[in-house]
Amino acid sequence: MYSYMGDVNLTYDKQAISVDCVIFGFDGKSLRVLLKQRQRELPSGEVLVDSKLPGSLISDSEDLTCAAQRVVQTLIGLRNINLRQMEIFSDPQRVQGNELEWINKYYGITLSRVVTMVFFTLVKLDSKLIAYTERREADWVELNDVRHLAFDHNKILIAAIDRLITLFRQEPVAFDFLPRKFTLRHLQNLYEAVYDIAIDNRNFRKKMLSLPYIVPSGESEKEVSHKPAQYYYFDRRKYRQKNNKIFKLGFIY
Amino acid sequence: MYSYMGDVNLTYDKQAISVDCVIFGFDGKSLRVLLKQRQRELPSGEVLVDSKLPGSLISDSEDLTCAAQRVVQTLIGLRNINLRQMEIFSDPQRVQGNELEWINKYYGITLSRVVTMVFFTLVKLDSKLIAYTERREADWVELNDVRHLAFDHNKILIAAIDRLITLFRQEPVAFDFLPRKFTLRHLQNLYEAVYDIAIDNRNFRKKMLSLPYIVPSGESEKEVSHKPAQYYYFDRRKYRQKNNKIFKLGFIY
DNA sequence: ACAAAAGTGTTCCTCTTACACCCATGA
DNA sequence: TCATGGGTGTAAGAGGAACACTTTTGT
Repeated sequence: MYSYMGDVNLTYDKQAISVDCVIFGFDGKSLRVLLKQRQRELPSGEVLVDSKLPGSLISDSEDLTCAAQRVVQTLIGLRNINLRQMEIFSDPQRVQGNELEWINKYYGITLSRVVTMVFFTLVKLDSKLIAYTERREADWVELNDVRHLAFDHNKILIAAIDRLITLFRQEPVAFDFLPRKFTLRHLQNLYEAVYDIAIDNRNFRKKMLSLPYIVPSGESEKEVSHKPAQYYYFDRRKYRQKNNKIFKLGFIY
Repeated sequence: MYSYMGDVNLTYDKQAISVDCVIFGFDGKSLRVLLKQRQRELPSGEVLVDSKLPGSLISDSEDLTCAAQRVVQTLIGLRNINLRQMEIFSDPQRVQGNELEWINKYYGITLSRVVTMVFFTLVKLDSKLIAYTERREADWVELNDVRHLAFDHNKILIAAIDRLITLFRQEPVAFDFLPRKFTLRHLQNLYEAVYDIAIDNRNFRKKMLSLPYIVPSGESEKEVSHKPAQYYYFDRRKYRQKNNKIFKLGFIY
């Protein structure tokens, strides 16, 4: 038997699990995150508006991934979004005081602790999607413009950005941020936004054009007041065939 | 207000959170994982012995990380182990039937669902540590020798191995597996075990010796019946100074 | 002297970097 | 014709890959 069994204090009726979603979007120029507005009534009767990451408590019968899907779907109207798990935030004091009261009032229950699992995902922004989310009192905020968030959501967001950078170095997630057909300039803007650096465009194009899974579509931009750029697409099948699980000494740290 | 609020079914008294720990160890030759023996009495009265990943339900007041620390500390006797969060496994059906009964009997409670957060960590194996864990009915099993595990623990282990490989490409975690002073051969064996490949030893040594944070200690092996190898150590400070957050086009996928 | 593992150098080739100008389009 | 962003080539250097033999120690 486990010798530490006696230490475990079991009173599970006051603890809940929630999911929070960090939804990154890219509009061709800059990187944004989706924040939900929150109204909070102070004891004085004054109403404060601030922002939080979108999230929800989970149902008993619900997989956490389903809960996160539900949150995302409700806000941006898309099914089958590719969500990725991040950290769980489980400090017993992470939600307390006014913040805990807000949750209890909001859901009509009495909790003493909320543990939250964070998911994140990447979407392409267009004016239609932006309008859709704004009707739901959610805003796409540029990463540099994010101010104070509810709960420990600033901390969560910082962890998500870190995770995003890591992910970009492991997998071709960039294309989740872009429309199916994109220009190399959009792709470069995205890398520059994520890594926060400048990249030489000749070297960048050379690199991209050497990859067999970045394929010219034959179409070009229209009605732009400069030389129109070609559209490319990402060929997932070619990517899987070629580039899987290679080991190079260069990967050793 | 959240439009999906009505969907959430709130009965939190039958759901628990557990932690499971995937503890990888390296003995200089091969890669192992720590498994806990489990006794299970069948309705027939027969007693089955199988294996599971070490884990525990969590206390109300406990951070998940603390719970995982507790599990690890109890089994291997070391404090302040550097644990890393992995996925959460939250399928409502992941534990049911006999398996669920076993948990309820074991902890003396009545749960209908257990969600588990997985942590993993890396340790160096020596005969002292192996003896310590064996006294606690836990075994260091070679990865290739792992057979059927309790619950969904095979699935969890596979995910952990995948995570381990990814991590090796991102950070110098190798040194968490090795004693403070190690030979280049041990280091190479470790990379070969994790990636499951053969590496040319000349190229490997050249690469390692070019890294400023892999430093010869001046000492050598003793009492070996062949040419004694030099010991090296990993200089964490030098690593942090040099190698942080560089961007190269080669990282683009 | 032999077994066993440590340790060593060179060449080829690929990939990254640095760098500056012309091109196509709409206004 | 001009403003705007698209699109191009080359040379130098760094680093990875392939490859086989000598050295040191204990037995």
